[in-house]
Amino acid sequence: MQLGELEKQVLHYLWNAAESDAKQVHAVLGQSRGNSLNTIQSTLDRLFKKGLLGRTKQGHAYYYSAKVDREALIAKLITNVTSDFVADGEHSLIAAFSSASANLNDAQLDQLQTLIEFQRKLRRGG
Amino acid sequence: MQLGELEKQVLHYLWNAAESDAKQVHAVLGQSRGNSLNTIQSTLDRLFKKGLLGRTKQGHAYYYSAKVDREALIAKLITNVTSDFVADGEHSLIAAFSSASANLNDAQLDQLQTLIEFQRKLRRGG
DNA sequence: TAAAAAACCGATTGCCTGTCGGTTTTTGTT
DNA sequence: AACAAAAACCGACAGGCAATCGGTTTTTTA
Repeated sequence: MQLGELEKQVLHYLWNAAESDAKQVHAVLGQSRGNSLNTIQSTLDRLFKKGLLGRTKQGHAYYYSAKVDREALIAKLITNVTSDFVADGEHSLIAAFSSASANLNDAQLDQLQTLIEFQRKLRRGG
Repeated sequence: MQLGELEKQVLHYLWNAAESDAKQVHAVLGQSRGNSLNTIQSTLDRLFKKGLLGRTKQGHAYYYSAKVDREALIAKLITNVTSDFVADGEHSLIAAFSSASANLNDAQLDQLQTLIEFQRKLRRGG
């Protein structure tokens, strides 16, 4: 799944805003980019069809909200883009980590360690 | 940078084979896919222009070899696809991990832990 | 120098995002 | 119910990229 520039901007917007209709998104993004309301509408619809946004009809218009949060999207994108390069049984994130671990600084290594500890604690029933 | 299906297959091939010319790649991949030799040539050329393959002329033909290994490519793809979603100083892998950690089984958690230890050891000068 | 091999060029198809105009449907109001 | 406004929906086109090759030019080699 490929995300275009406008699609990314819409996602960013919806991660930081309350659920919005096309008009509202257009007021913020479309205005500055010079897009028509229709363009924004199409984009919202495409993101909806991709399963990245949810929507409910409130009053007259659809109100859209992000269905995946930023972290989940990142995880999803990583899986998509790497899955053809990882073997069965291998988790793409782990493969990715072994590729990129050298690019993490010490603090980030600590952070990851902490996340692992936390996950282990959860499983022990903590 | 988007990779098509054939491009991925060619990369896979070149990670496991000695440097090859278009003819050789075609003999293995093109044959089974029903591609013409030209198609393979174009694909090799595209990958070369993307910087993923290197090539040298030996005798009559170009001989191609992977310029990036699997891990490096994975890292590169991850950076590409996530860079618009991560803040400065943040690393996409950590963001991804925080959303995907629940999907890792205990063994994978151990594996990750081991990788971290290894990375730390490297830094201590081990 | 001519035949063979390979590279190179250009064109077409198919898919996806961006972009909207125009039409239909829905909604809300007299 | 009738109508106007708002929004959704449909269809079309442009631009970019991978896949695909036919055909032509260049290079190699016998």
